[in-house]
Amino acid sequence: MRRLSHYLRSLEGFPKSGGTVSSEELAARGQTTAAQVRKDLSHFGSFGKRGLGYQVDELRDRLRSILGIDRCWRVALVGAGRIGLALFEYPAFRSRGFDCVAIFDSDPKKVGQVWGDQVIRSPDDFESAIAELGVELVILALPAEAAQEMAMRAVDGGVKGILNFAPIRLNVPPKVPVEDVNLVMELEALSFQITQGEQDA
Amino acid sequence: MRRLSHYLRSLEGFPKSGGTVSSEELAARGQTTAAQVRKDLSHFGSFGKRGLGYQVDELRDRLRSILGIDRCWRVALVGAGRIGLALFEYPAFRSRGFDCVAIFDSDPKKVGQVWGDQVIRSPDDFESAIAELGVELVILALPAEAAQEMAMRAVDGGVKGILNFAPIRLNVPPKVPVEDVNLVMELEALSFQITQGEQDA
DNA sequence: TGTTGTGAAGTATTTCACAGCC
DNA sequence: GGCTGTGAAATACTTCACAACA
Repeated sequence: MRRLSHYLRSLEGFPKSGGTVSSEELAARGQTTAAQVRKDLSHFGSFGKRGLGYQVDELRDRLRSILGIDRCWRVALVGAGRIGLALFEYPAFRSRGFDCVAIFDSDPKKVGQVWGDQVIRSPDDFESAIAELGVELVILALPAEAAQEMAMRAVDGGVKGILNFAPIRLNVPPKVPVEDVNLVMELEALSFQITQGEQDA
Repeated sequence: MRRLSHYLRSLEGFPKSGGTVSSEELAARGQTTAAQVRKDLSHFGSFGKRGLGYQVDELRDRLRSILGIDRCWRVALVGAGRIGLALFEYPAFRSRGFDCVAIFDSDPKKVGQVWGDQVIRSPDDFESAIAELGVELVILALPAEAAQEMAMRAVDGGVKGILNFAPIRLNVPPKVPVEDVNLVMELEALSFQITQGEQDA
């Protein structure tokens, strides 16, 4: 659920740690309604106090646990291009428990280069490498042509989820969730909203 | 509507330009159902032929027009960091009619640097610069702290939509649509799905 | 015949509203 | 008194199923 992330985010910027927060307050920060917040949270157990609200500390812990980020995830980056670099250097990833334990790129000129604490690997032994390293999440930041093959190989290597930046729909077994980030589609969504808005007016 | 982008994407990889395509075929490529495709399309007029399907060329033109990408959009990039660079060099943007006409960065060391056909500008005269250049879309690829201010200034400069990579909810007038790309949230969504899936099993 | 366009039926999601508890 | 948890009502979205028609 996307909104749970938002609630957690609001909590982080919350002044009174140790204090209490109401569904009303969470709704205001999360761009939704108080009833929605309560429904969302009650679905995972009732950890609010009637008349008081939610204990900030407990709620944060609960949300982390629900989202599965009360632990570290071992992540492999596949594709060491511009987008890969931007992601690798994005500080929020590591700080939130997403630990990049390997980088792969098929370009022989890139293999062997050092990024931070990582040496870029060849994808030759991709499946066994990620299995050995205990990689659970794979970030695909490579051209559309290569994405499907690497997705399947990642699944073969035992990966549990895929964050896909390549502009194609990946075909993987349903037990492996895929999140797509398609930059062109985001711009098209904007363009659509602007265009429709102008037509209504 | 996100699905419209998908339909257009399927069409681009379609063998028989000049031919015809059925809702069934579009559904298969778009990860949805034939009925859904027909509902989506019929909402914007009925341009299919019963017994035949949709004319590929016409459908593509219609989708482009509905999405508002049957023209060029003038885009400004705000923030010339890793993410900004990755976006700027992303070939799909320009090829799909999103034309970067200015880059801004508040770092004096970056101002004056040349990226492709662009010189990085100081954001001092941001509002007037984007107004003069006719910028319609702004891509915010900068730290969360600076994002809100630049968003407001973009609105003051007459921008029509914002693509936001900063991990905060922007507060802008409702007439200006915002699309958020939050990389951490995408990973959290994955983590959530994996965690919930394991609990169900 | 084959496939669209679309009311009607079916699901899912959101909001309401209030009993229950602190 | 104040705020949560939650059935019930309302709304939105998806699927069904079939008449209309190239």
